[in-house]
Amino acid sequence: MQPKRNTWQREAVRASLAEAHGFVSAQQLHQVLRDSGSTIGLATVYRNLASLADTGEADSLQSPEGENLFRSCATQGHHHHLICRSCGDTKELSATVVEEWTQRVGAEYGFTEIEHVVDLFGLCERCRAAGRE
Amino acid sequence: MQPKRNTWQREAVRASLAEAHGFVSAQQLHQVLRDSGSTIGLATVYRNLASLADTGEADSLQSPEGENLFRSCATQGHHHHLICRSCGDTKELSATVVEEWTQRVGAEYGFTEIEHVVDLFGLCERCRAAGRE
DNA sequence: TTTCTAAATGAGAACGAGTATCACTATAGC
DNA sequence: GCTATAGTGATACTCGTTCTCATTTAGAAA
Ligand SMILES: [Mn+2]
Ligand SMILES: [Mn+2]
Ligand SMILES: [Zn+2]
Ligand SMILES: [Zn+2]
Repeated sequence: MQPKRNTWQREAVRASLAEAHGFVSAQQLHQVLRDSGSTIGLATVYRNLASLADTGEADSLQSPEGENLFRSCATQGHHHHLICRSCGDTKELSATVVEEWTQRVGAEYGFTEIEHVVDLFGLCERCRAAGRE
Repeated sequence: MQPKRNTWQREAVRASLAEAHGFVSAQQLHQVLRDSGSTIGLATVYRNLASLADTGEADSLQSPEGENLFRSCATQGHHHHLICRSCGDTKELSATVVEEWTQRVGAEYGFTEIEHVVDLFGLCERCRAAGRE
């Protein structure tokens, strides 16, 4: 694939994603950018988030409601998440036991090219203390 | 909740779901029913699938594409799935190690009410042999 | 620096899964 | 059988996401 051009829009998405605390949707990010005076288009936010996810610069996952969420992750490579469903605060997890279990189950049933998405949603200590849900 | 009325539509959804091999979407099921001569409405299929999932008669999950899929499962209670992304063939899994890992991670980070959705998508032996993907 | 061209952009149309509406139907209790 | 009301279905609608296409612009070449 030919290298991506450096547009201020792409850089704005990158920066805004890095500033976000947890996972954010394309629409949320677009709103944040527009509120801060940017004229960036929604389609461009979608395109750049997808592109950043492709290259591994961003992680993406589906919320339980089916929305695509993105995050600029500290950890490189394959990992999982524990996400507060109230405030969005996110912990990055490695899960050797889950990786092994996946391999074992696949082998047992003769399945190959197994894709596993394991993200945990819960309520963080702070949100529980504050009575949020 | 008051008991559900027994309509032929509800029974048709139940039966069609039981006949389906793997996980199916509401739209797929509606098409199958219409193709076999039924006049059932799409909204009714959605309603009954949601209702069957509520009572635990059916399992539901999100496909990687974000579509809601349903299946009439043999196993009662909480379990997981290994699904062929080509033919939809599904194995039901119990995953003690994953349950324990979830609990452990939650406790470690002080998260509560942790919800975990662990379904594996892969390519079954038969589909691999047939060169499908 | 100027020129050139394909990649990128953005406004808005289109798409698709799912939900809401509401007049009508039919189940189940009497 | 009568009746109250849960259920149905055609259709309008919502909303996240993708497509279209005219316009802009990054970046390489001259
Ligand atoms: Mn993993
Ligand atoms: Mn489990
Ligand atoms: Zn929280
Ligand atoms: Zn298969």
